[in-house]
Amino acid sequence: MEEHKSINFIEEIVEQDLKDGKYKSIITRFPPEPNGFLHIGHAKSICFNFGLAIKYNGKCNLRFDDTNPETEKTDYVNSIKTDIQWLGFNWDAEYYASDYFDQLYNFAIKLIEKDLAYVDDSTSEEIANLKGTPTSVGSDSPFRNRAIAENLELFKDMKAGKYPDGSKVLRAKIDMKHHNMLMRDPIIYRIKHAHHHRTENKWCIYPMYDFAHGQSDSIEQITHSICTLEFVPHRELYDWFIQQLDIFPSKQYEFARGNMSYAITSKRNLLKLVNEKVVSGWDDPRMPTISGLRRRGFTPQSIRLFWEKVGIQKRENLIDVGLLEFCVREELNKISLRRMAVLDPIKLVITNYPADKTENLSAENNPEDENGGHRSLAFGKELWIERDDFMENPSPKYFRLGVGLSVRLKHAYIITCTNFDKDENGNITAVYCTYNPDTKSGQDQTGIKVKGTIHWVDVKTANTAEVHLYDRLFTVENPGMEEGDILEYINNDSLKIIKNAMIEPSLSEARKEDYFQFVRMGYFCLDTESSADKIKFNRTVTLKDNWAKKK
RNA sequence: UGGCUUAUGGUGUAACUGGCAACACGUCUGAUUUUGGUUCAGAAGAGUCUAGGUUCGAAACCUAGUAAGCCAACCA
Repeated sequence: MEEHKSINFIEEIVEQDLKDGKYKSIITRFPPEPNGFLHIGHAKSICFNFGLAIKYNGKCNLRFDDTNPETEKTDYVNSIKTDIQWLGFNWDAEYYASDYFDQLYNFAIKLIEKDLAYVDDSTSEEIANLKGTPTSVGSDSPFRNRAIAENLELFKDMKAGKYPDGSKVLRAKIDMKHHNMLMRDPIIYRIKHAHHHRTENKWCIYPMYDFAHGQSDSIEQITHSICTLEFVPHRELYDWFIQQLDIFPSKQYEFARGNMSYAITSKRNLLKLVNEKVVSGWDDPRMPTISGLRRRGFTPQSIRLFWEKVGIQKRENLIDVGLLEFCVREELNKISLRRMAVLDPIKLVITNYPADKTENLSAENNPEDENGGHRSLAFGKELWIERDDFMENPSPKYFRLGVGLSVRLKHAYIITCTNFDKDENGNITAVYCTYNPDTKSGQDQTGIKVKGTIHWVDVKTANTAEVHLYDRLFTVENPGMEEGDILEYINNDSLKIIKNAMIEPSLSEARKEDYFQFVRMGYFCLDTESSADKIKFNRTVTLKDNWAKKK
């Protein structure tokens, strides 16, 4: 029996449309409003829209939905383009809803001429009051039956700038008693004497979303206009405009947005985190923004894999952030350069090693990559090791150092702990050991087996670096659903700064585009603010740690 | 006194459109390992929101409920 590939409901529609010859090829689009930064949720839409075009050999446009001049900026346009490209996608055409303002205006005229739109002088409160509620019908505006000629005249005067903001609107004439509130004579044009990031001061009237989005789709001959579930009620209006205007019949399909645990994606709350200085900015590595994830060290591939695994569906969801972490570990395990860094150092002294001796050891860059090559590591009498790798009173399951216990120093020798120093506060200040010269890595013939291997950095050649350890930003799984202020659920330990981590010398030459695994500690990358005299690393994610779970 | 959408292990999705629930993450064993990582072998965990019905057979179809989300911005 032939293997049945599982496709989602939208792909089913696409395949059917293609099979029926409804379209020769498909065109999708990603339609961000340039009023903020893209986040992990947008990535789902990006992956899906661009992915569909790739899979079915169609096209995908980038279209900025810039119909509200008061909130939109060219800066956002640029950040959005950067993020999409970083994710690995290329758009076929770059468009702006504002490119269509003239056509949209003419569409509005056409509607007025068909007596399907009218100018309303009511205030926004009056309009809201007459609109009714979801459970009760609305009623007609006193301006609803203006003559076509008068509407035409007034609308032209609106465009000419004869009226102040908010004094008049153009509304579609549909049905004030419609069960769908969006069909109750929706506003399609409003007056805003505002500077637009692209059309500058050409216009003082701007179309609303519902009068711009579908028509823009139609102008671009978008075959499958894919959006999130909250637009389901808009579909009826979307179709109505296209039908009344008799233009290319783009079709809207909706899927559920993806929510991730311990994260928020509402623009309002994201902005709040930035404004309240809970985070350092939109690209703070704890932010679920694309720029934040990038700075944190997530790879584009891992984000694409994540959304591929999640799939497309129509039900509410809360995806475990652990899945994203799994995806990034999976890729980083294959591509990252292994390096050694000691985050919480204590000194280890090898008592039987000559004080003036230095050896250069060979260390593989990546055991998962045969062609990964090797680097040279200096080794000497005094080393930095992790404080956690020594215990004064080790438990039987502890496979690291304690008096009488042996471990291998990664890429070097097997050592046995002999004693240690402690200060008056009970803190360990130094650990002493002896090494076995016959156990050198790669040429060990002794057959001695040890339970643990620990990482280290040579004291004489080590450099220091600042390392940022990140944890989830929120203390609750679904912060967006909690009552009250989002700030009440901030995890105060989401950032731990280590000022003086000891790093092996080769890490001083790290480049911004490198991905590292600090052996046994996790995946790291250089921070965007890192400089030659102040090296800064970000921890992307820890390694899986069975020992931590057992403890 | 409404409309629309949805409901499958802890989480996210499948089930070739009616043939007895599969995959991934997570969890738990064990093996391997110079990373308590990786890899490998295996296990537990849902009987598909509820109640009826159609059918030889229902997660799927029908009916009635229940629950959740969305809809009353001159936002998108």
